[in-house]
Amino acid sequence: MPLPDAASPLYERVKGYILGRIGSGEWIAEHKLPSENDLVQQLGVSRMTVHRALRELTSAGVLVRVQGVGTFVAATRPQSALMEVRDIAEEIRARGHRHSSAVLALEKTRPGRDLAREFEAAGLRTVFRSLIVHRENGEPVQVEERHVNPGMAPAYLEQDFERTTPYDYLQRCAPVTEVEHVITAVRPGAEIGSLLGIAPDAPCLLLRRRTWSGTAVVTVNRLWYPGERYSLGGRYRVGSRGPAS
Amino acid sequence: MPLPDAASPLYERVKGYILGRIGSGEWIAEHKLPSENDLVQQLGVSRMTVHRALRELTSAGVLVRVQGVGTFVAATRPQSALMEVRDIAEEIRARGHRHSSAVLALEKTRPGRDLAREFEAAGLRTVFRSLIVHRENGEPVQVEERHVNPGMAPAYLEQDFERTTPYDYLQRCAPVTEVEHVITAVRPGAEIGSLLGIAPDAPCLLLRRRTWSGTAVVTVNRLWYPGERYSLGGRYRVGSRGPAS
DNA sequence: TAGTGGTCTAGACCACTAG
DNA sequence: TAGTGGTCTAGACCACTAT
Repeated sequence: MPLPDAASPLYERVKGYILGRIGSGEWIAEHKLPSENDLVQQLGVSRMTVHRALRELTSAGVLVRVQGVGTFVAATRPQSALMEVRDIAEEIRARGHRHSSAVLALEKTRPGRDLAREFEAAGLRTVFRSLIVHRENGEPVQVEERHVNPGMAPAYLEQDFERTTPYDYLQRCAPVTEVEHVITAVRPGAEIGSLLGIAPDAPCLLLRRRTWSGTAVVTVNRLWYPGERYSLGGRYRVGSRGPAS
Repeated sequence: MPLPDAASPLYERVKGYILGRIGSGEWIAEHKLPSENDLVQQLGVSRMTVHRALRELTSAGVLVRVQGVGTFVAATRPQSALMEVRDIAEEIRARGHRHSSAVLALEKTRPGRDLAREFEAAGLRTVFRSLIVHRENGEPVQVEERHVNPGMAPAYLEQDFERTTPYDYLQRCAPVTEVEHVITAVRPGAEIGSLLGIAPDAPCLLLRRRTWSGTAVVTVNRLWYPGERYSLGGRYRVGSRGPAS
């Protein structure tokens, strides 16, 4: 049976099957996939289901489809430095500076409906929450509020996050395979402002980040940066999308 | 006949129908759409087709769906793709909204030393400069100050940037091969603030972007976004592959 | 319980591409 | 002409939400 039994929708399992072949190196860039009808036979699902899986992987840039010809594994694109998830402690040390942090909260809590939706898990009962201030040479540069899926990181609350970092621990339990970032400019308000040592109405970068490991959301985070002391950036090559002839 | 006859697929026409209602203001944020079955009746198409249209608009952020409750127009906070250089006019139209712009300056000027350094061309004598405000449904969402290397885009000053966009013209003369982004949060100050219709001390995203075509710097830009009305973001697969979804 | 969206199937017709 | 992907339908069952 090629498709593992799981509670996820069939088309997601078909996607997983294909991503697995690609991830294992069995299907490399330019490889021609079996036709929809072949996959229908091999996987024992309907053509609409196969088609949906292939369509979604195509719009995600994983596959390239050409009518009348076939479906192919897309050529890879370069990855941007800006969107990388890096350990802030490492980043600071890489600048030759001293990193320190203070753990202000580390607890179990109940997610509201919005948070449960962000975790893509409506029935989620509890989440872990941490609130940490990171300092560079003693100066606050980031307030990090994390919500963590307890199923993915059961020992989260037992960690000492003044010695290690959430990034470090989570990367061991549930390596990140996908990231979503949304950046806005906000006023930090009194609470976050005082943690960052800036005025409550000073401009402030708010980075919302969700990370996935496989198909499960591992963390939902909010990171505040003092706007005038910090910036996010990167330089990268623009890749050509689509079929590499 | 609610769906105009067209050569595009039915589900695209259903999407167009819905985007039209939203664009015209008939359905505003939070508005509850007719149920799938109602739309099946009204539009005379099958439920799978309606469902596909609604699903794609949901993944595009236009709609929000809650199982057992209904489908709603999303409270859109316009969002730009962070790592891709996209035409803002196209981005806005893709959300089913109306794009308009005002050209406040379009001129030849002498670069200062810093600007010449950013162009990586110390001897640069003149640069083109444009200052444009972009609006989404009449509301300012971006102030775009561009400096353009005249050697790469000689007819820049003759373009009508209320009909086309700098992106569009430049992409034809000098396709972007490399990009650098730096994002900070700032106070816009009186001038930019008034162009964006926000207070001079309201939080504001400043995106500095340089683009290359081959080894030459084509543009050095500063883009201001009203922090509370706009965000930058994206979702990416980690590793060797490009953006997800 | 009734109504919503989420998924899945079997079968159909079409447009496109290659040999 | 045979094979591919693109679309569309009618009907079904399910999970979830509100009342």
